[in-house]
Amino acid sequence: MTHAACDHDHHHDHALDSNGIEARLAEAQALCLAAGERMTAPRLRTLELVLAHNGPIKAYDLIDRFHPEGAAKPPTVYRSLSFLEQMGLIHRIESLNAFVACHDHTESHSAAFLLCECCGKSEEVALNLSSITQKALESDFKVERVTIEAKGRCKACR
Amino acid sequence: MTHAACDHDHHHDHALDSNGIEARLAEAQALCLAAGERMTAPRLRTLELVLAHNGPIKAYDLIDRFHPEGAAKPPTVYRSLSFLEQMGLIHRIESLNAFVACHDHTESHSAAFLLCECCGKSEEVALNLSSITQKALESDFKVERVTIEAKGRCKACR
DNA sequence: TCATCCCCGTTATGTAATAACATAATTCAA
DNA sequence: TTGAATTATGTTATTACATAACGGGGATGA
Repeated sequence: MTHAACDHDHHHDHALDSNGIEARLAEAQALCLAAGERMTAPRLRTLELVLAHNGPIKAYDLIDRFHPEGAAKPPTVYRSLSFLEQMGLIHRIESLNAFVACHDHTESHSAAFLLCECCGKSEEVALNLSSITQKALESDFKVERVTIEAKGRCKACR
Repeated sequence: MTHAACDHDHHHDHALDSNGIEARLAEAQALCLAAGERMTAPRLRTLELVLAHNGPIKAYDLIDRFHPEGAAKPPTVYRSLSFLEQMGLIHRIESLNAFVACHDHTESHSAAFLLCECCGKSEEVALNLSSITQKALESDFKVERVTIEAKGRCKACR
C-alpha cells in the first residue's frame, strides 16, 4: 500500500483469512450456479485475488499475481473482472482504476464508497439514493446505475 | 458523438455560441485574478475547447484540437485540465475519462452527473449530499469531495 | 538585478484497456 | 452421441490514457 501522504502506519486493516476467502468463493460459485452462469477457473482466481487484497486493487496487480510463475495476459483478467462486476461480486472504483470485492449484495449495480486518500482503503456504504433519483426523475432520465465516490480521510488516518 | 447504441439522432443539444464562450472565458479570467492564479494561454485555450464541446470531451480530443495546425503535447493539456479542475471550472467524469465544463460554481469540488449512455451527454445536477455525509460521519470519515455518476438514458434517448 | 517561483515545451516512458482472431470447452437438440 | 451453436479462453498486437523528468523562460518580489 503505497499511498503514504502521511507517515503513520496503515495497518489498521484486516483482510479475509483463507477460510474467509474460501467461504466467499463458495458463495460466489453458488450465486453463479443459481444464475446459470459459469464460475470458471480464471474468474475464480481473479475473485480470489481481489478478496485476498486489502482494499481496491489494480488490474495490472491482478495480472502480475495471477500465476505463481508469471503474469497473465491482460484480457484474461479484464474479462474476468467484467464478468465479476456484472455478477455483482466486485465493484470498479472509477476514480482509482481499481477493483474491490462487493460487501453488500442488496443494491445491485449501484454502490457508494468512502475512499481514504491516505491509506488507500475503501469502505462500501449503503445509501438511500432518493435525492439523485428525484433529480433524475425531474429530468426524465432513466438511471441504470449510480456510482458515488467520496474521497477524504478515514478515521485511522485523520 | 459516437455513442450510438441506438439509431435515432443525437442532436437534442445546444452548445454555447461564441458569445457565450467569450463570456464564460471572461468570467474564468476574473475568477483566476480574484484567486491570485494565472489564466495563461494554454489554460484558456483548453477551457475554450471544453466549453465549445457539447458534453464530456476526452483529453486526447483536446490534444488534437489544441492548435489549428496540429496536436498539442499531452502534458500541456493535462496540466491545464488539472488546473482548471482545481479552480472549479471543469469537472472530470471518472467513469468516462472525460471532462466537462462546470455549470454550478456553488458546491466546490463535488458534483453529480446524469450521464446518458446513448447520446453521451451529461447533465450536472445539484444534490444535497446529506445521506452520504451522514454515513461518513458514522464512520468518522472526513469527506473532501464527492463524485456521483448516474448512468442511464436521458429524456431524448428513451 | 538577482533569486525564486511558477509555468511551459519537450522527450520519453509508464499505465490501463481493448481489438481481433484462433482455439477450446460446454450445452443442447436432433 | 454427434454435430451445431454458444460461450469462454489464449494470444498477439495495438490503442487509449496519463505522468516523470528536465531544461528554459517569464513574472514576482526582496
